[in-house]
Amino acid sequence: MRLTTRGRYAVTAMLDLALNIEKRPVTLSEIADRQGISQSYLEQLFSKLRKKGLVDGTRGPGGGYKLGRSAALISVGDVISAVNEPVDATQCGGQKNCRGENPCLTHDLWQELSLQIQNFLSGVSLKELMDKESKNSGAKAPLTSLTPIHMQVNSAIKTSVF
Amino acid sequence: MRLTTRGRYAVTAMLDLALNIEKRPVTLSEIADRQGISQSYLEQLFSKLRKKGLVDGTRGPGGGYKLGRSAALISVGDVISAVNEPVDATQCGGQKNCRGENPCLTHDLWQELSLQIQNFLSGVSLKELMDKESKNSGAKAPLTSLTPIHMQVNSAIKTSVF
DNA sequence: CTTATAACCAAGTAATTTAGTCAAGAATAG
DNA sequence: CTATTCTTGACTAAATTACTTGGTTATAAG
Repeated sequence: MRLTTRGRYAVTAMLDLALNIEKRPVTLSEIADRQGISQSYLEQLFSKLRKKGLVDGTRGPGGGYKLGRSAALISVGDVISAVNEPVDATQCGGQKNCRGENPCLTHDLWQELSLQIQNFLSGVSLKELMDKESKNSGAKAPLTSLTPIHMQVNSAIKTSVF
Repeated sequence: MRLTTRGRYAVTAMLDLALNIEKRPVTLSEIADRQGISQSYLEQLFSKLRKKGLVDGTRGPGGGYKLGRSAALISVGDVISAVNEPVDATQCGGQKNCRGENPCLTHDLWQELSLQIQNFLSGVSLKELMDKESKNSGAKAPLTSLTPIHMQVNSAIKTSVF
């Protein structure tokens, strides 16, 4: 799991898409304008999102993108891991042949933690974020915390490959 | 909150430090050897960790590093945010003057989510990871999940600045 | 059928971040 | 004094990120 501005862009774009879809698909130029992201950069991100089934694209006039499935079934973790290459960064490549007294000791621990982060992000759906927004729309109330995270998520959400 | 291999190196090194300290401080060359990380790179990381009070360094023979406070009071989030610059990546710099119909709408949502991730990582202490390891040491049992995460953390841990 | 629209695709480039080297300095135990 | 180890700074190579350019395909609308 990697968490950079790239994932932020992807989540932002997906949220914009989910929030602005009415009947017609949403075009990338709309999202680019609203969110201030380069359209061609969005094209690259959406190429990856499409290959993971998170969005569906239709070409031609009136075309654009729509969500590949219900916003409730798309997790933030799905989006972020879709646009990032998986990280390795161990000197042994997960083969536990690191020399020394403590082979891969902390590596295992990090991998475990990484999995926890992944699970956490799989527990937050786009829909939750959308609902959060509609509650605060218009009102100037400060953003409070999200609803308590349930670690046991719908198994349908857990389809994201690490 | 940023999550890259850099944070992984930092957490790995901090875990190695916490696990290998007996009486004497742990030297960077030890950590570098055990974990296969360049010593000079570790020096850079530990410079930042030291400035945040997460480690204490003592020079000279017999010197090295020790934890700045109890492992139970050092969260993974502390370590990761210590070695990374904070992310912004909004075109308005958080000033909500983005043009268009939905100014900074999704930005707020991301910021909220980012805070949730930060809180989550602040809920996992180095000590928890160490205990996890000592349970599995020797045994070849597969690593199972960490103990359920309590979102309400010790307030002492929440000192990390975002 | 033509045309405008918009997804799709690939190559290249500038900026940033990451990971590492190198060289020096300062504190300190022995 | 001397070896050790932290501490600091400058510099470099590689990787990633963000963006540009220039196309091609599919398709709705005229």
